[in-house]
Amino acid sequence: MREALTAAATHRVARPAPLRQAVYDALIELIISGSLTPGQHLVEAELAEHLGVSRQPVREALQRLQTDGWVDLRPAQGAFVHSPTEEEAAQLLGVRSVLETYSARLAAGNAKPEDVERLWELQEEGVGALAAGDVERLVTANTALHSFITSIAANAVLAELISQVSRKVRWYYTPIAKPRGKDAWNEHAQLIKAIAKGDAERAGEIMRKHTERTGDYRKAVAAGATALS
Amino acid sequence: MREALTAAATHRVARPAPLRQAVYDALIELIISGSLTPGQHLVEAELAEHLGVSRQPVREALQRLQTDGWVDLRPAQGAFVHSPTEEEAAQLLGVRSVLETYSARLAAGNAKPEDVERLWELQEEGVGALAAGDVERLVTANTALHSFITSIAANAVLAELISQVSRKVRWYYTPIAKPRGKDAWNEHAQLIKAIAKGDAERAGEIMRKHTERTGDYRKAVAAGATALS
DNA sequence: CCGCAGCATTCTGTATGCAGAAGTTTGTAT
DNA sequence: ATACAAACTTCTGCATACAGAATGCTGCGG
Repeated sequence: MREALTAAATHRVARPAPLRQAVYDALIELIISGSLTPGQHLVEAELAEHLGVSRQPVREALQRLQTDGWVDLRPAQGAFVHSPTEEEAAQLLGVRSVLETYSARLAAGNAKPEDVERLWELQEEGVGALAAGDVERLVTANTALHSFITSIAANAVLAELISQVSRKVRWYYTPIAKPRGKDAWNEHAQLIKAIAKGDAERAGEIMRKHTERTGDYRKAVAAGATALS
Repeated sequence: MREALTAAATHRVARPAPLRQAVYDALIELIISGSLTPGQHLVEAELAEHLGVSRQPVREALQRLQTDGWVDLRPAQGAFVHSPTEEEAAQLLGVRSVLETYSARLAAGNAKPEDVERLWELQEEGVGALAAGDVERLVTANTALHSFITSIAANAVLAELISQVSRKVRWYYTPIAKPRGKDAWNEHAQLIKAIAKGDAERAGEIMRKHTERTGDYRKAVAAGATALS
């Protein structure tokens, strides 16, 4: 297991990545995959043995996992896998929406012709995946499109926050993660047009509605709605 | 302080805070106060001795400081105080602006009469401090007003992000931290009126302009402008 | 049968020890 | 004098050790 961890880490960074980084990644994987369930008490010694390292790198990984919102660290009690609540999920969606809206506004102000071209390529990819019914490709394309818009926005602080928030949103909704489909990609097309025109106001407005609808949709699915539109 | 912001922590028993928390706070204080200058190499052993603890809590505090953006952690080299750039400062101001704007919108939708009453009290305090020329009181009142609005917004995720971003903004501009004065508090009054009416749209708009002006003002001061209006 | 006090166990939080990497200095040869 | 290399000096990263808190268990008394 130790070999697996170090091997997984080596291709990441030029410098030898610390063990704690590998542990951090491994634990997130375990949480996302459901091997560690919300509320579960994480005993350092057990994790250490399971991963073939000492408690030290495990502790340091847990620290980061806390500040990133994956686990709760209760003093003198240890780490517990974070239990997402409906309320918190709703709050996350709201925050993500305003951040993405800002991202779209900035992108509209910055986008160069080649950026727009790339956006259309990603749009094509998404529409293609939609037509093929390839859900995994669809999700990938959606993520790529949004994060490319963020990169056009050229605001590292914003990008970091969106990344953090989005990852948690994804986790909360993992069990019901169904892409919205056609409507969403029509909205993407409108968004790209606005960005191409440099119309920040309109780009922001479209993104705001887009993300709010995604939130509503996910809530609906959570409440029992089926299928994808 | 961070705990106080999360709703979950409110009804939790006060437990002895781990040393690493104290170290974390102490290091931020040292960074903000300028005792530790940007780019400086932080040697764990030195910090440990200076703070009277072992290297262990120091290490764990540095981990968190990294994910919160206060230090950079280079593998096998250790921690370096993060060097803020003009660009990053501008990005922070932008992000803070959209977050505060969202906060104002939410507050307008949630505010109860007693909340509005409290807001007017804080407003009085600020105006009083302004008249008395008491800068410290003015800053305190300003912070209190903004954070009370955030608490009315009742979004823990948002509150956490605003807290993080604001603290860094304060750090970047510490050397030139001069409050804007009369104009800012006129804007506050307008803002409270909008919140009282439950006019989210208007409250958001006022806050957006308010925070953008604060950013502009600070930039102007940074560029050499004097005094407070 | 239930409640509670005291003890045992378990786990965290902190300290210390140790091996290896990174940076620095010194010495040597050209 | 300069370039290069090897030893040296740090410092990090990980492992191990130990003290104290929190939880659970046991046994006694009601």
